[in-house]
Amino acid sequence: MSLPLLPPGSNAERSRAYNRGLVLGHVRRAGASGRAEIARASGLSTQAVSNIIGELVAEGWLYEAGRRTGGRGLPAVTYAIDGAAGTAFGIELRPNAVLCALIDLDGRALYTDRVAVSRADPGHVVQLVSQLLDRALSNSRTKVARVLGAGVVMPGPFGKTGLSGFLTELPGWEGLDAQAMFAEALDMAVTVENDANAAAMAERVSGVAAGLSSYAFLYFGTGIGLGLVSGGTIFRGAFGNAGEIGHVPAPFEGGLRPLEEIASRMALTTALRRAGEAAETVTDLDRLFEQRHPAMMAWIEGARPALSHAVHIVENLYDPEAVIMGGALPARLLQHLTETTPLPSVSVSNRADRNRPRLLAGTAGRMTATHGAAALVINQTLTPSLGLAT
Amino acid sequence: MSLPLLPPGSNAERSRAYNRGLVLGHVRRAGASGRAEIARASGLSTQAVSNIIGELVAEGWLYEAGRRTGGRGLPAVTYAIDGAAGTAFGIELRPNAVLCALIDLDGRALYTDRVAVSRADPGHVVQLVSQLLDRALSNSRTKVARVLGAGVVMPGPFGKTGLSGFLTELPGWEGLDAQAMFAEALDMAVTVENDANAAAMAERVSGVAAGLSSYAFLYFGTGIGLGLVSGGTIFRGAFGNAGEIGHVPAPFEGGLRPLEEIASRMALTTALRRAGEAAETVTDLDRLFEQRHPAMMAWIEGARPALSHAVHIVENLYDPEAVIMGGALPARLLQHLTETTPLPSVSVSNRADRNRPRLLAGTAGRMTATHGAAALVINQTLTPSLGLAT
DNA sequence: AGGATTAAGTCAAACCAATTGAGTTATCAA
DNA sequence: TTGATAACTCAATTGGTTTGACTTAATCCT
Repeated sequence: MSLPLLPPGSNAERSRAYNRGLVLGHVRRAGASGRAEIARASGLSTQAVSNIIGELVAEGWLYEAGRRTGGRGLPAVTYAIDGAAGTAFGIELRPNAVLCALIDLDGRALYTDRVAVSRADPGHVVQLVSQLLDRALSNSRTKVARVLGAGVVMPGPFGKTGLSGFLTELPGWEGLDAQAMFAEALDMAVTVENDANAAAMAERVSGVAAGLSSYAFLYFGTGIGLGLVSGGTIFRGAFGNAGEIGHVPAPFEGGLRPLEEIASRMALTTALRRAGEAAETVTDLDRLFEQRHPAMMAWIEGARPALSHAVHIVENLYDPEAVIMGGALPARLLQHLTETTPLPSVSVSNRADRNRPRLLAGTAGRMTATHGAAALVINQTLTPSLGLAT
Repeated sequence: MSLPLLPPGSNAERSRAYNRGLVLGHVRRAGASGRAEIARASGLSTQAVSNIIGELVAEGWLYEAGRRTGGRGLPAVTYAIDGAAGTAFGIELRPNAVLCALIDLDGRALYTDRVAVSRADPGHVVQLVSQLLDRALSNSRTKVARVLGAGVVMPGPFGKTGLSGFLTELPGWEGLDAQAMFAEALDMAVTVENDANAAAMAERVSGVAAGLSSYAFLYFGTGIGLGLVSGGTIFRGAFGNAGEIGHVPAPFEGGLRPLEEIASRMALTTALRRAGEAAETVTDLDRLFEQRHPAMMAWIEGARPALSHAVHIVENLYDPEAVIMGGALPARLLQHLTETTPLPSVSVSNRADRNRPRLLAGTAGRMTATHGAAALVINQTLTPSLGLAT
């Protein structure tokens, strides 16, 4: 009898873990805070908050950040997160390379690396990753605080999904328990996620989504993916493949075509190649965009309605605080796309009382997904969760 | 300083409430269960489960359901939910009528009622609803167990959404706190939800979604809406309007049109009217469908690609266990639509290892949304939640 | 038939963490 | 200087889970 597993039962220890996350989460969002303030916001008693803060300070997560002046009574002693108190290791597996990054609680990269591989053979990769971790730990310039865990990014979709044979997959990994393999090799907690979700999380830990808890991230990888964060955690759907927007039909030249054949880096590269331009790297793309290369501008023109359509769907189906575009495109191009993509007027997101843009550019860079892999782990320790069933 | 509220802190009492929900949730899904079995599934100790079961039996929620035979050691004493142990009151507000229902934990209707109103004036409606509750309580044939709360269904979208002026809204309620007004008038906990979400929940409490915890529900009301259940609870998005699929463009006669102008009851009625058929009620529609009326069949033909498109989007964006169609259409027509809507092959839901249909017809009926309103409350008491931040 | 094994369940003590209420300290305001 | 206000601490209490020893009842094996 394999019933879906219930969420884990709660006891005193799990309560404490949850409440610790609550305290950390508040300090992360609100900045340096006093005990009483956190108690009010969380519904906990001052005493409980006090005990937890004592523990967090003793363990190095929080440090005393001065007294709050100006008020009426006793000035509050405030505490802030020590960004250097912990780190997370991020790994991104691509068909031809393995990337990794070590980031701290503030999302700052302490170390990054990249190794080209001829084939993404599982056994080989796992061993390589283990070496990369050792290198990262010994070669970081600053002293590395405790490593909270590792995140691994692989191109989705996962499992048996009916999308087999599509270009977004990594050959040789079908049916393997990547999570267990990496956990074993690295000897730490490991989270496996697809690139779009990881990239989305990177923006939350340190990026344009810093203050957001529910948003969608349109990720330009090879194809196009959608990362979803709801209530501060990733929305995965029943089988872990929510956000597979690449195959959704979008308008193109009077007809409908899968979004990833229109608005993806692959589509862009193809269009440029047809025009006689081999653009292999982001730098190439950046140059062509700066030159306002006709083929580039034509691609943008063609992709615009499709992106608008995608934004429309995402807004009305998820009702997010914002939609973010990011990934493996030049920053200026992303910025341009967010500024010129028409925002559908018939959308639940077109609110009268908005005070935030509907469409944002990710702070990205080529390594968003790699950073995101690590960010997954950071976010877990800074966001309370008792684990709901899926 | 209005920071987004943190989820409530956890303490012993909240833990108990959560664990009670866990136990009830297990018994709901798995049927009569013994202490040890629940303990294994929930991660709680047998003793904890034992204490909780003792409490639940004392309060009437569970009853002893015999011993489990056949096993090795001491046969387990099993417990099952007493469906009559609690009830919930559901209210549906329509522009021209107020519907209500009293249902028990198993989703059985103990009482239903319908009152035509000339205008949905808030003050008047609130008073009326209060009277309807009194009537329901005194007129039900069976004795009515404790009322756990009330659910109210109003056509969404809520708040200031940029969709003002659209037909899905209820005039006169803008800017009012319906939740507080009904809670005050009925003197009980009140949940307000849109029709699609409520209908979705009706299918989970007693319907085709009984065993599911993540699914999407395409709801045919006047327009068309999408109700979303994820992990056993409703997915609302950042502002409560997730699932507004009616305005999403869908293919129609070679072009793109908003889905609700193609595949909605309103669209169907309009098409029939053009063909000289005034179909006001579900019975009318049922008759025309049975006759295979040409206008009806033509509408179905036209709606099919749009519905397929909608299913495609929903599957790939939410990756649900199933998509359900239901609402204010004749059961036979719904059944026909689910059987003949082409299922997109390029979808994460087209899994090789599926053992459940991708598309299902709701067990529906005209009063799905009303029942759903009450089902919201039932589901809350039977599904554990510590309240995640939004 | 009878002992060994297995599993469900109870009881009482220990334990963990949050709450409660009384008291302390530091700032502002009159 | 004094009173009001607010943050915080201390110690006792409370609520709920876990732990470990024990009991009970079924099947399995000889």
